[in-house]
Amino acid sequence: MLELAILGLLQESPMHGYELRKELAAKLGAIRAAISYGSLYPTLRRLQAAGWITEAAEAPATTEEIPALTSRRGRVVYKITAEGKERFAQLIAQTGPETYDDTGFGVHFAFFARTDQATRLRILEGRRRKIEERREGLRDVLARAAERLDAYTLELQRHGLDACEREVRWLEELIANERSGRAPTVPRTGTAGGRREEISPPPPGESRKERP
Amino acid sequence: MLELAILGLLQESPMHGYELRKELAAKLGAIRAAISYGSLYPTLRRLQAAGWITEAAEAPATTEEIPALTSRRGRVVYKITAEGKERFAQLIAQTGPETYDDTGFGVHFAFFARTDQATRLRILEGRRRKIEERREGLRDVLARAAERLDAYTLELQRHGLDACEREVRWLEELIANERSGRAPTVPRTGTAGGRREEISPPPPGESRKERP
DNA sequence: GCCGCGATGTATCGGACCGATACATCGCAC
DNA sequence: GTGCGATGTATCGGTCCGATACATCGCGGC
Repeated sequence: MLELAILGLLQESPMHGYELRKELAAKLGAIRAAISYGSLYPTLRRLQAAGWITEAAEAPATTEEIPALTSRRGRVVYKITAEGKERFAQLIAQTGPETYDDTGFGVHFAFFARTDQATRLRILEGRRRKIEERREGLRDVLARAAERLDAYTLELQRHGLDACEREVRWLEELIANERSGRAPTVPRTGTAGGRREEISPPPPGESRKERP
Repeated sequence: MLELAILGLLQESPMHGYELRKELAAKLGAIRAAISYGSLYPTLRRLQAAGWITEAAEAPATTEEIPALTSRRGRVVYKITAEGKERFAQLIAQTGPETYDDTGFGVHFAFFARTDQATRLRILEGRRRKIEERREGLRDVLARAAERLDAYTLELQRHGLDACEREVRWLEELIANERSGRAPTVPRTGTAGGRREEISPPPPGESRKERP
């Protein structure tokens, strides 16, 4: 998942680790807190070893040639390679079971602008199916095992069931939009969600387009 | 987290691994899918080594004394020890940052029936604070960085923001109930949540009570 | 002038947890 | 009588987290 997220972000522009973490937090803030450095740096090295990304030397040190003396490590900027772009396209299109869990779905969804419509639809429907299954599980427990559970546990299940039903409705809307070619906007009914302005309707150009 | 969940479940009755996994899935179904055996069995051994749980030999093999021959492994039933109960009480009462993330909060909440009211209140308020912070982060991104993000990413943020606002309201209700000594029941307004019957009002007896 | 301090930045280590896999037993349907 | 799904225990490699360490930079206060 981290690999996919990094490749996706670096496709937008070259970045160093710290920046990557911040951008990731902004893009996936709805899904997960923030990526840990303990995962980030090893993954960057792995991606570099595989040839998906390369170091882009920053500020070529004009006249300075002083080698040692606190060694001046400085920041390391990474950029994606052509192979990395292929890898990203492959990762984004191939769907396994992990594509539909909370994190996996979130990451895939965050890069839907670089995903073709057929894949988007497949992922949305897979996610819906998974949430429906979770919902049925919760309903079963609530209907069949309610007397075995205490009031707090029951309240937890009800809240979870609520969230499932809500997400299924959200996914239904997105799927309907997807099929009719509209922009991915779901009407807001409650108090939520700040400004309500127009979103540029045409979904961005179908994925496989080299950036000029 | 797993340690806490196991100790909590075994407090209700002795169980073997497979059963533990199923009960865990039922109790925490709203939070997480199902615990993996790759975590469960090593943790059981760790708890046993620490003396929090012991093996309770099942069916003492009436007359059979045949030792080898497929060795008859059979199921291993675990029960909690007195030290284990102390450990559980300590774990449930001590709150760190991990108490307020999704999984940690879910596990703590699932055992609220064995938690004293002061701790319950502390945990609910800590969770609320954490969700409020996440909510503010999402609002910031939506208000300040909206033009940098594509329509799909924005929709993801809005859905996340919605979920945050909803959870804060849920927590508010629970906190209010907690303060007034009512049962942990939040009124359901929408289509959600099956039957709506009375819940036995008195919260279960304050945690430290030996099962007869 | 200089000192602390928070933001920026790279990096490692131990531990928690997952997913795949293996293997054995039991009941029952065909 | 045989296959097959549920029950049951167990290990292994890999991913990711949280704590920690350390170095640089800019800025405000004294």
